Amino acid sequence: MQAKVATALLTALNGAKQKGQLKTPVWPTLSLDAPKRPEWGDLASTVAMSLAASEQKAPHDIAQIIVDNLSEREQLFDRVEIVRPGFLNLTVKPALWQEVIREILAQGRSYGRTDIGHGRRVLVEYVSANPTGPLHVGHGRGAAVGQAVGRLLQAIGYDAVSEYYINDAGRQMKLLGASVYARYLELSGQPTALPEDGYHGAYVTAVAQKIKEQLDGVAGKLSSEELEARCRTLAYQELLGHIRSDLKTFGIEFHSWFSEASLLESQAVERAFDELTTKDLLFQQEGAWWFRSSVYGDEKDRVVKKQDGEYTYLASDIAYHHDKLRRGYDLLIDVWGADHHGYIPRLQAAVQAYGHPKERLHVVLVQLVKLLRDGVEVKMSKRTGDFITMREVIDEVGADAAKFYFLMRDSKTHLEFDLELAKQRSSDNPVYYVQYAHARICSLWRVASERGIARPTASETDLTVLTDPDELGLIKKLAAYPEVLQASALAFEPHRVTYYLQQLAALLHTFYNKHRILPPAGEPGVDELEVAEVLTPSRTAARLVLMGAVQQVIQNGLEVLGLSAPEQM
RNA sequence: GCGCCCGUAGCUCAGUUGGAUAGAGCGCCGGGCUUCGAACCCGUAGGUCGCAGGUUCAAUUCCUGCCGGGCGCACCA
Repeated sequence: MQAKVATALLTALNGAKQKGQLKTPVWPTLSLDAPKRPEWGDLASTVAMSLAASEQKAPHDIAQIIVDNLSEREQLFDRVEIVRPGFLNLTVKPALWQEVIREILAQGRSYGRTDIGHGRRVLVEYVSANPTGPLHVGHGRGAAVGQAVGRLLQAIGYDAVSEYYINDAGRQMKLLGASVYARYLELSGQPTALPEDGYHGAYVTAVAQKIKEQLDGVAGKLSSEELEARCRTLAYQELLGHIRSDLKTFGIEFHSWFSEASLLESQAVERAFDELTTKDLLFQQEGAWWFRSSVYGDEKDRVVKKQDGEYTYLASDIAYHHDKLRRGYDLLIDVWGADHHGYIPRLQAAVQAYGHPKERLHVVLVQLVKLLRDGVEVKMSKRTGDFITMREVIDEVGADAAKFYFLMRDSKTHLEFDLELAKQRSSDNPVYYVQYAHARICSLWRVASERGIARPTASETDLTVLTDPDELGLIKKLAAYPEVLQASALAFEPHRVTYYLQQLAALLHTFYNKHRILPPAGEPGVDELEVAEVLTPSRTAARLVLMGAVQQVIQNGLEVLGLSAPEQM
């Protein structure tokens, strides 16, 4: 609808220019907003005001010129008004709005989807937590955001896939192995102190216990070094297995899992560095090797190979992103905790070093989740192992509710998440508000069929009876969905869809409370006289079709966020 | 000290490339189920959009400077 009206305005502008009434060489982008107040029409344009400077005319006069040049005015609009400074307020003919319903139902699950991505390939990397412990709430938010960003991009025509980068090399893995080994010895009757900076969580003991059972019988034949190595690999497998299953419970599956260790084994770091050396972007100083990231705007150069010969974390990250670029993606999206934001320039420097624009890597930052229980903050410390896991949150409040909460706010702002609120008073949870709207419509189909009312199809139903402001309001909201979806995807901001769904659900609930859709079950009696509006069969049919469209859009929106659309609750 | 993010109703937060009288949820108060699902709806109250300048016909939105909060500034990951 927006597009249709925008085209009409553009045609009018060009017509005016041909007649010499307007002279601005390039039109500004036509913004068509749904105004805040109903008396301002369905769609409002500010184009006349933004042209005032370049035309050297009063906005009101420019608006008048546009209106005079609107060729399809009678077919498109009921009312065209010019207000005060130069607002152009357009009231679209109800028939055009009613067409939107047919469009939605004809397109079904693909309503709202576009192809502006032109199939460009995108890799969304998210979570990527070290397999040194269970996922915590912060990872949950990252997972929800990453999945939603990927799905949003798919919805607007990008070929988006997801990847989990496993940090299975380096110090943290060694520390994990040592920690598990210490617990293992303890369980075997040899109390051993945990290594300094080791992992204290109860899960370490649990893993040690499991390993002890597995090694029962063969342990005596292994040296302590071998035992520790076994602890490390088994703990890694065990914990990565937990991560996978936790994510699966959360409804998230990755297209691929990429191992840092495999990167090191395959000499990928050396290959990535060769290319940098060729470009003179690598140099040795004070016994270490540095990446000349400052030439790409990083505040200083960065060490990639330490004096002791070990690679830094940045080294494998450069190699990893080098690998991603070599795989031919047009866009790389990394979802990171906001505390890593200082890392962006050096990685974008790497992207540029390999001959790509820095925009090819986009980092979506996800702020911390402040976990509350009954309004009191739950303190978390990974060091002491005292934290609430993602699994616990899902078990407590459910996957859909948790996801919805994570996607309710702009990911770069702090999020408060009250467990008791989300659990005990689950009926107040916004996700149920949206899902309930969907379930209510589904219930309508059940009742309709019980009463022998067939579900009408859009094509053979007369929709012109849908003229009530509440009906048109609902339709206008449905018509706005494609734009919301597109803006949300392009900004990498899933919360816009979450917010939209709440607004749509609110309109549905209001409508549902205020208007009847199906005729009463019993005999049509005196009560009918008391009903404010007459419910004719044609009105019932048209409203059922409208409800079908609402259901479709809610379903599409929930799906793109990775949420379920239950038929009953 | 430098850099990034945030500051909007009592609380948690939206506010779409600058637009008209700034919104929602929760909470408070008061209403609404014999009829399609009350996990819902309707109404009242609640604001110096952190502060001060600047750009503009128009600033919550853009720019500058302050104030307040968070996070970064490793040969850690």
